[in-house]
Amino acid sequence: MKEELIRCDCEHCELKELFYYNVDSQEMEHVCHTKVEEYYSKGDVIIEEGQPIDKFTYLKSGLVKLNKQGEDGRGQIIMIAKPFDFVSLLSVFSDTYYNYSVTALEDSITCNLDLGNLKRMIRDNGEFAMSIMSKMSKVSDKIIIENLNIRKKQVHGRVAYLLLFFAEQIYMKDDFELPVSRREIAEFIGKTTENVIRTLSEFRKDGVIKIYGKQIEIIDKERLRQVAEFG
Amino acid sequence: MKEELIRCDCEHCELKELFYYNVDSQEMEHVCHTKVEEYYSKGDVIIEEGQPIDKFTYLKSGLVKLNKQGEDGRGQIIMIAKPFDFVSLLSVFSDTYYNYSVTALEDSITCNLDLGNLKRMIRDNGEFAMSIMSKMSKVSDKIIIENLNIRKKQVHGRVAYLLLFFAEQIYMKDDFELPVSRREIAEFIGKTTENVIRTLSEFRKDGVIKIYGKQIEIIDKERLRQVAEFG
DNA sequence: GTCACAGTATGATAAAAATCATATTTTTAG
DNA sequence: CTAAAAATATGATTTTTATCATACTGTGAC
Repeated sequence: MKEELIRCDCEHCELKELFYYNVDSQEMEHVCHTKVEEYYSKGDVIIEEGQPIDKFTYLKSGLVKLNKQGEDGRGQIIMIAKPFDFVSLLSVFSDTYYNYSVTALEDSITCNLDLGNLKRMIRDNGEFAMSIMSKMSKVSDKIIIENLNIRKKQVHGRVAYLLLFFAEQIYMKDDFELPVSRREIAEFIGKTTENVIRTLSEFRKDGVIKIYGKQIEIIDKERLRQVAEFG
Repeated sequence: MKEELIRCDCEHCELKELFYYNVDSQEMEHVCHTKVEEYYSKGDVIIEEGQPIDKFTYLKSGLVKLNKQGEDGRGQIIMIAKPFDFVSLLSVFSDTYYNYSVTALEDSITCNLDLGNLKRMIRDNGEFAMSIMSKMSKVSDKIIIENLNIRKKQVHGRVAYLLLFFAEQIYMKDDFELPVSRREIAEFIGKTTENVIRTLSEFRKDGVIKIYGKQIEIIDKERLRQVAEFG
């Protein structure tokens, strides 16, 4: 376990690549020796809204949601992030406190770098800065554009969109277990829980999907795509 | 005119400050000599969606909207930006083409830097990179958070919010001329034009505001604030 | 086991918003 | 200046969504 912690041997670490092309080996070595991996179970809070930002967090494996809790108990989900998406990018370089939380939707492992050190590296290395910046820009752009797209649709379209998202972007198959509750779907698409449940039931009645609790099977993908596009 | 172009004498240029603290005077001189100011009239398209990104644009004066045109003729407004907000931050460092347009809502002046040169400066100067990055992060964060906030409200709340935005953030007075059409308000808050018009009429009937065409006078600000908060 | 509780589900109803229609005013193009 | 187009305005109607009520199921705490 300890051994694993002091090396950078994760196979598909985008972060490692980003470092590799821009940072000298001594620096790299240092990062790999000081990085801390953390293990979370489904449901665990990884980052809590309002807490001070003191590290740079990268999702190594699992699935997380970025969410914001309203005073009235109603939460909002900003995005669902899979590995190879940086998760702590939004406020990291501009704020002192997180203005949203990160919660594990599945068992997850994060890789944490010391933020002070990372900032120093950015200051010392413009090439590296440029790479990080580009990545940051992509992530926030994606959130903004996705948000605009979803805003145009109504419930049916939004739910269909999310089902396709899980099938095509997360699990890469048409048969999967929903990592979120109906309520969380509602919080993500900005509609009520009842309407999400109703919509799923309608999809089932229309033969577009099959439902066994959290297990979803997409039957008529073309149809679902149409609803996601125009509904 | 030409003289003005080759100096950096704009009084409140946030960009200049950002450079000043991070970049040597020779570099600064170069930027000031190569920057190009452009003048736009209300309604002019400053940046067009789909066009290649080849410069870094900063809003010197005026007011602009960031918008995306849908195929169905229905547009969406992402944000309304005032001077001292960078306008071309979103895709600049990650994309080759703009994925949204920028349009002048009032007569505006932009200050344009050569993007290649700016990127070189970032690569050469980590401290400067860090500053730009922080600014970027703030802007996209603001868009995302604002979007989440607005999503919770219904038409009344959203329109009230926007009226207060103009009064408190843009014109700093309770009596102002709307720089946008009812339709544009609708495109910003994600509701239909008719509903925006109806809502404004209701505010008028309730004595919350006075309307003379595009001229708006806020009568009962407290009430408006309440609607913006809870409506 | 069983009790409480959260999640899922469905119906009924109310509220909100979109759509359609139509009229008037304002702006724009030529 | 004038015709056409766009913006504003309002009413009627339909559709969509939220809210309220109620029931059932599965899960975890004890």
